[in-house]
Amino acid sequence: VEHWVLHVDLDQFVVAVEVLRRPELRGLPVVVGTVGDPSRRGVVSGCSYEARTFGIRSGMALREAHRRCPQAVFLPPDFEAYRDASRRVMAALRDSGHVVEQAGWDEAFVDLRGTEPEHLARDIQTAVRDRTGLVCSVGIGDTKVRAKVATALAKPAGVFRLSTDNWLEVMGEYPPRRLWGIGPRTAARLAALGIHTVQALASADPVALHAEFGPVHGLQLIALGKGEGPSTVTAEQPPPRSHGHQRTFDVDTADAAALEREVASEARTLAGELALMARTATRVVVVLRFAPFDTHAHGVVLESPTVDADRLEAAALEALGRFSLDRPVRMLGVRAELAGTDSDLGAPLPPAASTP
DNA sequence: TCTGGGGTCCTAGGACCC
DNA sequence: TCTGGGGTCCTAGGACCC
Repeated sequence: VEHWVLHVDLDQFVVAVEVLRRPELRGLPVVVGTVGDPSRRGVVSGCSYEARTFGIRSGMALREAHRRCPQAVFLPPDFEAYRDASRRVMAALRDSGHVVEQAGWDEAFVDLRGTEPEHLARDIQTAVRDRTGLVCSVGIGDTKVRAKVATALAKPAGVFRLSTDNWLEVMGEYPPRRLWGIGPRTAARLAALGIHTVQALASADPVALHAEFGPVHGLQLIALGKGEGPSTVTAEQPPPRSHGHQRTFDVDTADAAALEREVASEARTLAGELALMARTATRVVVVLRFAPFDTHAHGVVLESPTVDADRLEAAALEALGRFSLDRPVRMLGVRAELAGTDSDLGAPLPPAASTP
């Protein structure tokens, strides 16, 4: 039996959800940003194809997007609406009867045993559109990497297949940056080694990559160049390992007392959220981003896993105390690392507090 | 006009132990 | 006075992704 992995990815997800409930936005440049207000600090989290023609891209500073297209419609994100749409999309996928692995709000892998994967891809596109009004693209691959990369070639609204047979033929001349897992830093390091294409990466000298990236990562990169990697689709999602919040200030602050208040209240908020999640924290990490942009973190291990607000607050303040607060701060974050759950089969639980 | 917020995973290097 | 290896655990930070 043939084994295929499908990667389903919604087209322009957040903007599509907005347009769905406000049809008058259709055809307009629409930008959904961290905050809806382009005069504040934030980035573009989604933009319509019309906005793209002005050079607006996901991840771009909101102010820059506004400069490029002042007449665009700027919207704040509506996480409830996206979560709801995401649930309906995933339900439609699961009803296909195949194993579905959610890989984000707007994307999932689908396991397919059988021939003619394009037929299932088209069926999935139709089902998702009928049940949610949203359009998706589908990549087909014999590995997850190939399926994921194929989706980019399928957009918008299409289907594309990548397998051992056509991988190098299709991808060989693209820059390695197009591969899933190669970001700007790795791409630059590869370029410094003279590796500018997927083909060059696939046939790179293992010794050279070992020297630059280490034994494990080096060989992984070559495999990535060949499109090789895992092809297992798993329905169960592992429980989250951490949970937290961060906030970028509109104006940098060097007010230590204000930062302390913020950290304390954030730690208490976290305590409430962890209780709702039925999880306990093992460690509290405070992250500060100093102006202009250097980020540092300090963590404090809790004596025993807890959701107690007083203890989380004390740990967070202790972590904050490790910083020297002598420079303006632009972002503050508090994160809890979580104890394992009973469902973590085989994963050792952290040592329990032994109270004699 | 600088660069969000939610995460995950990997690694370098120090501490400590045998 | 100088100095081996191996192993583990922990922290901070880097890199990446959506």
